[in-house]
Amino acid sequence: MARTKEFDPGEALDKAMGLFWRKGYFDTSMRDLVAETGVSHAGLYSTFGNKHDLFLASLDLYHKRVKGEMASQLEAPDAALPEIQGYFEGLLNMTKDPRFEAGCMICNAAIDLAPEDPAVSERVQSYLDRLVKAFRGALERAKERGQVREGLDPEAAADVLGSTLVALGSFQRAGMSEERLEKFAKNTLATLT
Amino acid sequence: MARTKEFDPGEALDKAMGLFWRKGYFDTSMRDLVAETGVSHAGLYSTFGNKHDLFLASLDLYHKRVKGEMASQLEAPDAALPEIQGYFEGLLNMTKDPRFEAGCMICNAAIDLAPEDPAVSERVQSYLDRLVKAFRGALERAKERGQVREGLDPEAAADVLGSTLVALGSFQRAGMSEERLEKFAKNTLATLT
DNA sequence: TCCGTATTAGAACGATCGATCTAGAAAGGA
DNA sequence: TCCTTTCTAGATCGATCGTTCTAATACGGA
Repeated sequence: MARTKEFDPGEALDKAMGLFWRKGYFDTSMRDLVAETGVSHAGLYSTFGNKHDLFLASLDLYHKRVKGEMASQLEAPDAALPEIQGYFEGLLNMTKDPRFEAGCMICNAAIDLAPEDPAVSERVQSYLDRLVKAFRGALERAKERGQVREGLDPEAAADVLGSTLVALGSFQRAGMSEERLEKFAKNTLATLT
Repeated sequence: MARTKEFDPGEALDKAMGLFWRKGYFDTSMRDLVAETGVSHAGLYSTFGNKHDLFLASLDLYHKRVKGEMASQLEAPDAALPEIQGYFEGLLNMTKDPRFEAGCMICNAAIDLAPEDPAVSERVQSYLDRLVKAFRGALERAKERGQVREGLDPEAAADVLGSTLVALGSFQRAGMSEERLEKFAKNTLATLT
């Protein structure tokens, strides 16, 4: 055969994801990505296609690595109120990670690209559906176990939790203080009990 | 004196706002704005400064004209549950206006620009504060009048309504169906009673 | 009527965009 | 060792970016 790649595509994609996350699609140039990943133009194009393909790959990586792990605990067969509280606690802990100053990459992509990009639009909605479904399941179990107030409608409350999630991403990106973010999350959870 | 302006700055700003709203800051070029407004480069620069200034003016116009009117009914001294319901109904009616396929311009700006632009960050947070405060006031009156459930905490519920507002903007921009948007709003309001 | 000023459309500026291409370097197989 | 192949860095492509400048134009005041 021939010369072997000098860079690890996984590492490069990880760095590209970080840049797209921070700066958004339109404000990130291929030259920025070359500088951030340390990979040449040719390397990026031959491995990932074009800028748009690279963005979609970054978005999928974000979903899988950053959000997928957290969602899976919510989807556990006996998840209930503690798992919901744990989810939001985990979310707020991530706030302290400087990467998350950029908010939620999927929510950002919804604003940036979804209106003119069906591939992104579909991803955003399926991500939300997944979470709302998980919230609803956990809320139904929580209600059975008497962990939430009697009149609570699990379907309605699941939508509220989903909305809060998306809103928190926007708030964080807009520079809202850690204390206010925590209050938002706490107040949302408080409406369950 | 000399030659008079051929364009109306107010109309031009209105059209510029529409374009920034739809396409965001980075994906809107000055040439796009010239084409959309029908005003020359020189006209835009001499009247509004530069691209960034024009964006801020557009954002302020959006706040005043599109959101300000709706918020004022919520801020009426005796606003209560009906006004809250009316606010969300009005929001969903706007959904039918094609302009609003672009979501909420302030929420879009929060994602696009706020991380690196204190002027935008400040506007976003003050807009949210104003609405949350109005929600809280209306909820307190609604509770006095027995329009909401007994255990409801007005402060917590106001945060939930604020979050929902921001989330609905993202959802709409991401292409969510009208029916699903309505359900989100309806489910959020349902948690109040 | 003619001058002076502010306006206009659009050319032009240097910089940067996404994408491609070139030349040389490096690695595996004969 | 040398050839083939695939990698690398970086030049280059035409297009477009935000902004400024140029020339022609249109209006108000003398």
